[in-house]
Amino acid sequence: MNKIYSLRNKGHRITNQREVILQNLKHTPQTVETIHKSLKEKVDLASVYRTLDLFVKNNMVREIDFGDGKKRFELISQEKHHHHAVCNNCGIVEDITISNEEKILQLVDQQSNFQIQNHSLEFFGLCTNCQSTI
Amino acid sequence: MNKIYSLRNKGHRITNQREVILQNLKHTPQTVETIHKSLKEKVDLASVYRTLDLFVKNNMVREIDFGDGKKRFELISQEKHHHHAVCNNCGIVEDITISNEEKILQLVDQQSNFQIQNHSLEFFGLCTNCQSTI
DNA sequence: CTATTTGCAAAGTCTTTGCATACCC
DNA sequence: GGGTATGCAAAGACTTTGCAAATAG
Repeated sequence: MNKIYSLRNKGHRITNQREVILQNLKHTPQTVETIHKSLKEKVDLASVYRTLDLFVKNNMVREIDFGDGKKRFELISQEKHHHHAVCNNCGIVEDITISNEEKILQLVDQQSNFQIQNHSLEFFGLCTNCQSTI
Repeated sequence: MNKIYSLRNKGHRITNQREVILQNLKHTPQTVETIHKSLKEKVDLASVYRTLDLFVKNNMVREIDFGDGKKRFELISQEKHHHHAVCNNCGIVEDITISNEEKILQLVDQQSNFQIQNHSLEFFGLCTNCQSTI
């Protein structure tokens, strides 16, 4: 029972385009461009945008931002809250979890006058491969 | 002795446009748009882009990214390493410092296979004002 | 003076939108 | 069949670039 079927309950349709885009997100976060390229013959760019939008609105996918001007989209699964390490050389993405993150956030909340609702934390560096290559 | 004069040593010129853009960054991070608007009559949009580029390349300004599709530019001064809390309602930005950040980063570094070079951490929520207004 | 910088306009990139056709249910 | 989704093309937002005129040093 794939999460794509949840769309149907909300009056959306299961199309081949939606299925292959969702498949494409299985392994690692993707940009619109990488998705479009790997599916070139099948899905129009505008449809990739519209589909990702739909997935985000339906909590199947979340948007992540590495500050390089391209949005990335990541499948929401049962994974724990996590962050990412992005390789500055090859772009590969590794998930990072921070132990004690709750406590750190509590401290920030106490220090600040803001009522904090969410946060974004990304790491940049070199993956194992690129460490030895460069 | 303003940091803008450091440009001169590198063969760049001190122009009125550069001075007013730098002034404009004194109080809080700005987008290209906010800078351009507040200086409408004086500086062309392309020059704002080029000037910020120059400032970034000369370590006078750093780029920060709140994931809303607009780049922000922040004056680099003698302030400590810090992060930001951004109000989801009015957009005001507050600086946040994390005590023990060094230790947390060390832990991440140990956990991960990446050789981490830098990171970005931003908080989003409601500022004091907007907490009471909404 | 003359090399750098600016403003203006054109072009580039990424994303969104309108509309007729195709397709899901 | 009827309404949703897609492809295509046009338009929008943001940013970059080319070039002649202006200007800092």
